[in-house]
Amino acid sequence: VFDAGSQLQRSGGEANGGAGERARRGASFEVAAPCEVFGLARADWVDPWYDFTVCAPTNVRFGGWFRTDTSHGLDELAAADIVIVPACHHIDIDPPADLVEAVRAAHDAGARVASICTGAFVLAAAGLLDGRRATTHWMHAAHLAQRYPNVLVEPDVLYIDEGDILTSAGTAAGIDLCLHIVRTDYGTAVANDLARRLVTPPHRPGGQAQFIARPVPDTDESGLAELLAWAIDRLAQPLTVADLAHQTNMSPRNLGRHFTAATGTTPLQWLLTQRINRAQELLETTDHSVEHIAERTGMGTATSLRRHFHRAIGVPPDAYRRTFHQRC
DNA sequence: GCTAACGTCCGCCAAT
DNA sequence: AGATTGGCGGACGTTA
Repeated sequence: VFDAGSQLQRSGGEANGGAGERARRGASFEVAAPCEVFGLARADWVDPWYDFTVCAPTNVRFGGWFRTDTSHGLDELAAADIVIVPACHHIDIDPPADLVEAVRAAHDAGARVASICTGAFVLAAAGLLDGRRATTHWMHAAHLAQRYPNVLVEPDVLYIDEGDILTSAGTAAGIDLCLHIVRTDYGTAVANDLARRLVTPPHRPGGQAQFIARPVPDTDESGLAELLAWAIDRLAQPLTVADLAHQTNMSPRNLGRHFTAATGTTPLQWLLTQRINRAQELLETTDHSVEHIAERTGMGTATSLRRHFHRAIGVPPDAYRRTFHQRC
């Protein structure tokens, strides 16, 4: 978070391993996300909730705008159940040894260890990611893989849960990871309700691949935007890749290439995402049966809708409706 | 949950 | 010479 990294922990807190005290910009969001999810008092709602502390080695400036003011030091990490390392500047050099050691000690003591954004570099330095799947901000994924060759870096996802080790992509993906942890600990209903309070999606489909490529080409030389609009108008119909290709006068193979370059996903996956979005809308705002919604969204059968919906959103359509119908 | 048929995706390579 | 395209095949995903 600061110059070199920091941790937040449950029943411990946040610590930032500032190597020195040079103010840097950025990373304030990565600290704020766990604070919002784990740190706010929610005893009126879920009890017991997390016992949350921010730990930092010293009084460190971070984000260029804030200064930590905590009496909790890195030594407290060893007592934590969960340690969260928000982010880490200076990924070209080794993170501070005391920070790395504190994180490793916490893991050895049985804590779950999670990272947001470049916090993965601290976990990697501690050897916690060796032989494991991990992710980080897509801009730094290649660097992480190169610097720590034993880490199986996956640049396309929002977060990865390896049980006792969790890593997430850049900045806002930290929210997704924190919600995932809540989902693991307290169940989908609590996680969804919390997401509503934070006014964020309970589960974001598509991974971070969609943010790597430009969402819509600046110059739409291949007419992709037009095609997407055309397809959205016809979602209820059983569109195939061949149909889309024909619409753009491209071969299916070539459309696939342009499509991924422009949107970050494949044609079918994009169609599925659009259909599920519409299904969500219909579940929230109508009383139509799942069968009927499956037809209206082009998902075909209710079985098909239930399968894709559950996988993408994290809950079955019926449960989703119970949680979100008519409630704003 | 299983299977069989069909569709999609992607590396490869030749043609443009 | 280099970039783009389209076809092919096999692995994988989806549907019924």
